[in-house]
Amino acid sequence: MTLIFTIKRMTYNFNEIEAKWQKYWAKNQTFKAENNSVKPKFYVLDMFPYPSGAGLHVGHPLGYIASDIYARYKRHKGFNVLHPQGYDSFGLPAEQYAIQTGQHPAITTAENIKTYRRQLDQIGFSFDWSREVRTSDPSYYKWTQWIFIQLFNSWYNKDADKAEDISTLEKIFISEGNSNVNAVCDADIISFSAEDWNAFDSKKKQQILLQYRLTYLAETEVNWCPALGTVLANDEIVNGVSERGGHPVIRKKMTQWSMRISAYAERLLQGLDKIDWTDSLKESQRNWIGKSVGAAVSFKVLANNENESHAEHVEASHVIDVFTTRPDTIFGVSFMTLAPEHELVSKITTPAQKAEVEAYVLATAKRSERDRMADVKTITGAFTGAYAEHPLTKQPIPVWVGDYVLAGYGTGAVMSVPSGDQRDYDFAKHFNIPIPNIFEGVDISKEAYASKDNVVIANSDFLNGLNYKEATKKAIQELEKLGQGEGKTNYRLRDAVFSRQRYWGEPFPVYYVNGMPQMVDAKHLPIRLPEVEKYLPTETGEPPLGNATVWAWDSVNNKVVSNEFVTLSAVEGSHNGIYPLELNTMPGWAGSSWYFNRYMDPDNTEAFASKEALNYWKDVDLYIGGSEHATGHLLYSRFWQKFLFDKGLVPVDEYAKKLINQGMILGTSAYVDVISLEFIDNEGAYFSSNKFDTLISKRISDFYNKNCKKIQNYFNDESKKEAIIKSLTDEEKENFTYLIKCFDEFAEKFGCKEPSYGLPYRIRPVLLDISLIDEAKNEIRLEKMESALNFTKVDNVIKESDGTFKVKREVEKMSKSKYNVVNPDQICVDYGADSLRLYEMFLGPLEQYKPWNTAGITGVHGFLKKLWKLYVGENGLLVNDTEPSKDSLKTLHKTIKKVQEDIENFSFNTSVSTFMIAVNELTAQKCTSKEILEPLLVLLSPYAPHIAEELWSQLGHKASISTVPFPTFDERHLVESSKNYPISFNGKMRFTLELPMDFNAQQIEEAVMANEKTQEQLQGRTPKKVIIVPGKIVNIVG
RNA sequence: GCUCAAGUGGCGGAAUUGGUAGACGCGCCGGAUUCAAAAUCCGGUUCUUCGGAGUGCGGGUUCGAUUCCCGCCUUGAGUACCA
Repeated sequence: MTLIFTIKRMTYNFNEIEAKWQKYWAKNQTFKAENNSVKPKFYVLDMFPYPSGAGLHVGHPLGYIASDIYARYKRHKGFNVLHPQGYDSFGLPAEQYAIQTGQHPAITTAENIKTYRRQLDQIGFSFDWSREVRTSDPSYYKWTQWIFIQLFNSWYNKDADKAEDISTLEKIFISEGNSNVNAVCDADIISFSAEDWNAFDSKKKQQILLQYRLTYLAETEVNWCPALGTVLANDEIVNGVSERGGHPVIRKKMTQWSMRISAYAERLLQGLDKIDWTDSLKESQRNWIGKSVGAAVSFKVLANNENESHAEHVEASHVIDVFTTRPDTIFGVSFMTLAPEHELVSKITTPAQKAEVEAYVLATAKRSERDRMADVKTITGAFTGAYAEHPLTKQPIPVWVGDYVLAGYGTGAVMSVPSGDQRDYDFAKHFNIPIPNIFEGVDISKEAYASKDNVVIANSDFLNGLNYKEATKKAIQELEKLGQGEGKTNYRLRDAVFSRQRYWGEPFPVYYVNGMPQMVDAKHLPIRLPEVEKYLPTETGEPPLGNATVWAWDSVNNKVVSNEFVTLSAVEGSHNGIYPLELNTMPGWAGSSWYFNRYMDPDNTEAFASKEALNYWKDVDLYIGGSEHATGHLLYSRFWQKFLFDKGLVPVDEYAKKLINQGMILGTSAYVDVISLEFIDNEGAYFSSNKFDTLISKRISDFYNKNCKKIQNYFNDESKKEAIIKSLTDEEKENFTYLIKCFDEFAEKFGCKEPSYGLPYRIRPVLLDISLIDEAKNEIRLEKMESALNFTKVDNVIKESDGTFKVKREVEKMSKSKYNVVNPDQICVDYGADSLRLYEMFLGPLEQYKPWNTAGITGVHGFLKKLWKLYVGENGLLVNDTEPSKDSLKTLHKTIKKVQEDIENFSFNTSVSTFMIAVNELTAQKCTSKEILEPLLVLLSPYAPHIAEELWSQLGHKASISTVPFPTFDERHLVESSKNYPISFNGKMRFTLELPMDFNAQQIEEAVMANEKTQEQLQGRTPKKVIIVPGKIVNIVG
């Protein structure tokens, strides 16, 4: 027994060591953070994961390892560190799995969390698990619901520039109506006096208040995804299709809960200046908020009078409101353009133009959003026949309809200044509309002058001779005098849709009385998710919660009851205080918008966190997560934090002082090319041959890609066939004939001789399962292909010239569907968590995207073994009390300096190489001194905590290494007595020369010139100049 | 199109107050050990016509440029008729 134990101690048995210390940390609660401490606080946060069924791959822990190193480093530096972890556990995949299998999402989520926890634990993170949160836990979402109620009970007072309780607004309405209220609210608000207000019935009052609330119910145009059966937020749509699953998305009018984030647009923008986030991230938030400063201008529509070429009567009822960023160019307006969807289009179009305009509007409506986006070059439009009056010149201006104007932005109408805007310019050129030049000395014969720089306004009455800034100011002044315009700031940021037609999300604490939403009293929260039989929409198209038999609110007894009573009581004409509950659930970002505050006091049942805890921890000092959340989570959470701050519920209005985006770790996937038959028929439907696909060699696919046009012509133009064949070389002809043969076979099998549109055949890459590849040879195992991919023609595969069949490799995002994920579990078994941690850091800079290659891990693993050997030899511990050598002290102190600098700069990759250098040097020095080797372990412990703990305890320490003070750097050990000078000739280093450190420039020059190598380089020439930088370099110019 | 990153050996990457380009590791080559293999250890590894050349390309500033300036090219990310 003793012998075995001794042997075990002698070798680096990482599996045993890591299990031992992970158990130790858990048992001793080593990383539990206290809410009161004499130490300064430091809050290190990771973006919490969604626990997917696939478990962790090696890309997930990257950010966690970095934050863990930082957290551990801060503990060594004497801070009280809060480093929590939890789960963003509501979400679509669990629900879709539930739809397929009938398993309750709560069950699969719990299972997934178990897997995640096991995987996280085996990597040795210093999380304080006593503070774990789960967004799907009722004790957590109780407070998500509570915050929702606070938002409902608030409005945004622009004068105070903050959110206030809705009761203050009601008071104003009662005493003076809404004319003096400066609020962020719906656009179509009616104006009313105090008398009006007091005369309104209760429902009317509620409707009006709803238009002011920070979360409100409104019929809005939403992104509806039919395949997912739910609405999606703008940031959940990528390239016109859903982020999850890639399904098409259409615009649809629906009544939905929205969040009035637009109220915070300016503060969200300003707040960016006081937080230390990366520039690129701030930039994307700025773009998303999309602030533009300019003016709102009103153009009166002139009355239709077919008999007069210049209409003179102003029809007061129609006004075209526009927003412009260039009020200085207002005299350059030569036409106006309305979006085809603009409500005035049908009202102002003259009878003569009616047919043309209607046809145009219909044609644009037919085009999908994607078509319109893809085709921005074709200029289309129609003249309405109507004219508007220029507010300053009073001249009539033709009003056009054009689809380059978007209904969804600004007012859906623009004043067109062709000389100053390229789109207006192109439109004017296309329809022969005059292009008046309003810029001094600028040639606009070829293109518009869109710049704001070096502008001198001309042909513009009182604006002549002014620059952009002056003219803008003057123009706005004049418009304000006329009451036809004012300075205005526009934001692109839209209010966020907050309803989802899903099961697995937070239920709203909302029930409906006479169709008006009522909040459940906060003391009755949480409203728990009801049980449902199936997780799909109901037969009548209601969201999944409509399937629940118990889903109504008993407002007398304050509890959720069976919804039979609603129907029953409705029939009897008496509600008995029982009302239907909201059927939508909250979106994924609800729970993640405030979780960082919950970690401060996760078990509180009286508040989402206590005042004491919030005041102690305040904000996150370091937040690490992916950049994909730039315009979603990171914007919404800042919005909620600002709201909570306004309500005095949190002490700071920006919750994350510093934020770092870790780069993605990419996987390598394998592809083969296949020939595929596909076409689009007259109806626009898409067909693909699929199982007629044939595996094809690189040679053929290269040929195809090069000659794509020719092949297309061959199929589309009968007359060219012969000429095309003739133009090919013999080798090309062989490839070509093979391709044609394949295509023809497909066409025959598919029964499709003449596809109606586009290129009927294409080469497309197909992802390969790793099991289909002979990794060593990078070849396909052909025998497995046929059954796996359903190909019909594997036996006909054309091989490469050397008789093999190579696969193509592509580095891309790790994903189960691409068969390129690498699981950390096996790596921990084979090399240990410390090796994994070091290797992930060693791969490259934290923020960079980088490919994963498991083979490289042997480097850091070898380093750990070498390190172990420095401490433990075959006969036991090697460390003793001998005096350290000068060299060893130098090695230690330069390592302290570098590692400390690296951690503070988040340059973790370079510390790993610094450790390697240190161990290589100390091994060469045969260092055994405790004075060196003890502090070295402390330096290493944030990176490789298990081996550090183990060796630390073997050195005789009883307590964990985790709170030992970080070694202090002593410059004296780095002082050198001589310098190995690089000697350059014309800037090129030719040799080096060892000289005493205290030599002055003259002494250095003498020594260098006296050296025979210098004379050899000069070959008798006299140098023109000798540059000496003592302590750095010598450069001889000659 | 616009905005932001980034381009350095076979690969991941080092070097930013301008001062020895390629640290550290992988891979590869050679050697030691071994019956053999693995593991381990030692040496080599930017290219080269051995003069030199060389950090995406072309200029510039400088005694000296991966680093600073001007003009391009490429890749990645975000965003897009945003008025």
